[in-house]
Amino acid sequence: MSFELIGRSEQGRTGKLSLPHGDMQTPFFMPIATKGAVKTLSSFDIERLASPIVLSNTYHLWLRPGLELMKEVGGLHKFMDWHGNILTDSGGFQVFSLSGLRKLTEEGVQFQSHIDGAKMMLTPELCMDIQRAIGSDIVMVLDVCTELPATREKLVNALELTTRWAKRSKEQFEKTREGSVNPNAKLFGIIQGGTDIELRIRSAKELMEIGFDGYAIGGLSVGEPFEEACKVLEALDPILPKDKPRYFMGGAQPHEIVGYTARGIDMFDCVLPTRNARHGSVYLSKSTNLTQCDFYEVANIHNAKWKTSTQSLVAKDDVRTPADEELSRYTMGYLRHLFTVDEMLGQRLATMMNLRFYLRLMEELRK
RNA sequence: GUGGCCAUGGUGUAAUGGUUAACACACUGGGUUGUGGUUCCAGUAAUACGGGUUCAAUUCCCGUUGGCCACC
Repeated sequence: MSFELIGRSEQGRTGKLSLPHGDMQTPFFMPIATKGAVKTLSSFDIERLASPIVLSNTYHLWLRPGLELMKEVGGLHKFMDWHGNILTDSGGFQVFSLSGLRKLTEEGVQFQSHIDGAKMMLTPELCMDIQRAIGSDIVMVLDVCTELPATREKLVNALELTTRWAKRSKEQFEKTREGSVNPNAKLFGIIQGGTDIELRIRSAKELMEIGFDGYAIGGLSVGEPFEEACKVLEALDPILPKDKPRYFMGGAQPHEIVGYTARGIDMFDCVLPTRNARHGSVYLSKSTNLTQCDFYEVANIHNAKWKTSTQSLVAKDDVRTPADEELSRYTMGYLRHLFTVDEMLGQRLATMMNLRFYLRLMEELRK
């Protein structure tokens, strides 16, 4: 059994997910390392933040450094010297976010590379091959993410194609197990259906019939209201198998994570902590009482009010990890200065700060 | 000392004898949800001073002050 459900409370589910590069306590958050690095940080930094997993991206790694190089270096763990787990997003989201450059067919997705414009075809099978070469611990099927709002017809087409691709993905995943760098990797299916409850349930059931190690909810966090996403999760909660992890893709803000966890989600990823950090928005904890909607604030470090602040990036009496220790040595005033004069250290410290905030939030939710 | 050139937001530059004087940077505030991006959006802020010509001057003229250059 790779996933063990330990408890379920109003706060959510707690459990343990066993993966090839270490056991994961759930619920957890995955820092995003799209192109093989969490922007501004080293693998060593992630270790010091005590994150046991990062998320990388099949589509981006396929374009650069490419499938052949990935095989030659023996996978992404070795390449980036990362000893923890890796989940790779399939590229399904890029189908959606790079919609100007794509063409969907039964066979797969025809992309035009955003780098050199070359036409490339990503199929469910190739997607598995690439993720096998990367050596991912959690492999995601290639799915079709729909823009919201969408017509029912569009949602149905995306859902049905996602199911057919999921089936092909699983077959290819099993076929490529032997001889791969990470034969014990897990494969997750991705539920689509937009905000249509009936379609969501149908999608979940079709995927469960194929059988996956975990189930992801895709196609949310694309602009729909928080309440709509909650309704989808509430409908899926009783349907999904209790003994498989559930992954909410692409979200969310801290208070939303609390809400989604309460609705049975075990895994999250989001660009917000890392992207916001690079743009000067940092998360500050205000309370450990997560039932309060304002248990945190997002500070804009550019604001003049931080100019003379001597507040530590992490409170000295709240140091738990080596990253905390580093962060506790600097002040908000210094961080603002680094952003004002455009010193790269500012982005790095802010990134560590925000990831630390998200990781601590998850720790609270596991209590 | 003589002659020449110049003076526009915090900084560097536009423009014009006729409504709300433009742009960039800086400054101030906001955005970012399975990451093409040190990014996107918005806001505050100026015609050196005094006089003259004119219906109307930031623009033309004179003076003052300040700066730059050349010559003695």
